[in-house]
Amino acid sequence: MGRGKIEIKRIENANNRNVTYTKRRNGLLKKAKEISVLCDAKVSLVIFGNNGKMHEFCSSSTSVPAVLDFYQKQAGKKLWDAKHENICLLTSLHYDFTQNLNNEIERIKKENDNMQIELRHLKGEDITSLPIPDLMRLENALENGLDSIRQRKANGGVQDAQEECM
Amino acid sequence: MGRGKIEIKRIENANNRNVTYTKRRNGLLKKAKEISVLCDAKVSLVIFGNNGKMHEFCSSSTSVPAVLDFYQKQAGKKLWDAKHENICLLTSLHYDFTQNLNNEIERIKKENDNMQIELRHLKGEDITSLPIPDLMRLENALENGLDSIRQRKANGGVQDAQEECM
DNA sequence: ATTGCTATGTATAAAAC
DNA sequence: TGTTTTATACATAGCAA
Repeated sequence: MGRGKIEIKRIENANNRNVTYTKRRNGLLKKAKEISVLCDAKVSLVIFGNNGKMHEFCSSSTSVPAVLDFYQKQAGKKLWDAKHENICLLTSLHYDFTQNLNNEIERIKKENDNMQIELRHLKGEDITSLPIPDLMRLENALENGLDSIRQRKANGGVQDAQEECM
Repeated sequence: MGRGKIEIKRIENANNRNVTYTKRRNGLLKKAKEISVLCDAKVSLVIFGNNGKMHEFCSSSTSVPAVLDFYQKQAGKKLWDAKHENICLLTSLHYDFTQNLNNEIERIKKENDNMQIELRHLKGEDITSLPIPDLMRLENALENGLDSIRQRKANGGVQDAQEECM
């Protein structure tokens, strides 16, 4: 879409990600409203962005349950109000457990971002602000890589030929 | 849209309404997935059409209440009618939810692995089994990277010297 | 950070099958 | 009833301010 096609994967740049989020969120909410009106459908849509703010749409004949508002206000401290005390403990345990998973996701995502940056650097992108020592480290790594590749190219052909003879 | 512009109001013809519903529902679900991946947003989307069938999308790591909300609607009754029911539902929800998180972790890890492999290749590691075309692609990337780095080193030094004078 | 622009890619209304 | 096609409207990515 727009000026260029994009791959559907997490947008690395936080600013771009936020701009895209705002635009697409508006688009999604609009479409949700449209289908509910056009087709008389019941739709419930809830979106949380990175900033933690929530946006929602709910077609007129349904109601967003109070539990969602409660969740938003409490930000995960207590998941249920007094009416649902009987299952409070269970859900707290549930929350703690999933929090662990969420932490792992965060950790891996950070690793992920770091690798993306390193990859870009090796490809000569985003290097304008790098200090000289880093540039020299990169140059070195690239030279070594190039040497290895060329060596492999040189006797790789021979090896492949041998394999074909067998 | 399409062959003609339409007004956003209930489509009177039931057949057209259903056709439009199916198309737009698919579009909406797709967009919901896209924003959740692109912008790392948490999205919960539930749609009921006239036929009474339900469709849903829920991003990985979305909020528990949003998921509960979804199940509440699907069951067509309050979650908390009976204690026994609550626990049964929550248990299965817990499973679904953590499964969701685990899936996301898997997805990111896979991305991660791919990047690690590419990084190693660029550094000349693990290249023994690579076919010639891949080697040439790597060689090319490395040469380009090296050019960029060297260019940057050349006028980066000048720039740094200027900065030191200030 | 937000807003507006606009070229381009997508979604989809209507038709045709 | 569903699927495919096509012309058109819409959404939006990349910029610029």
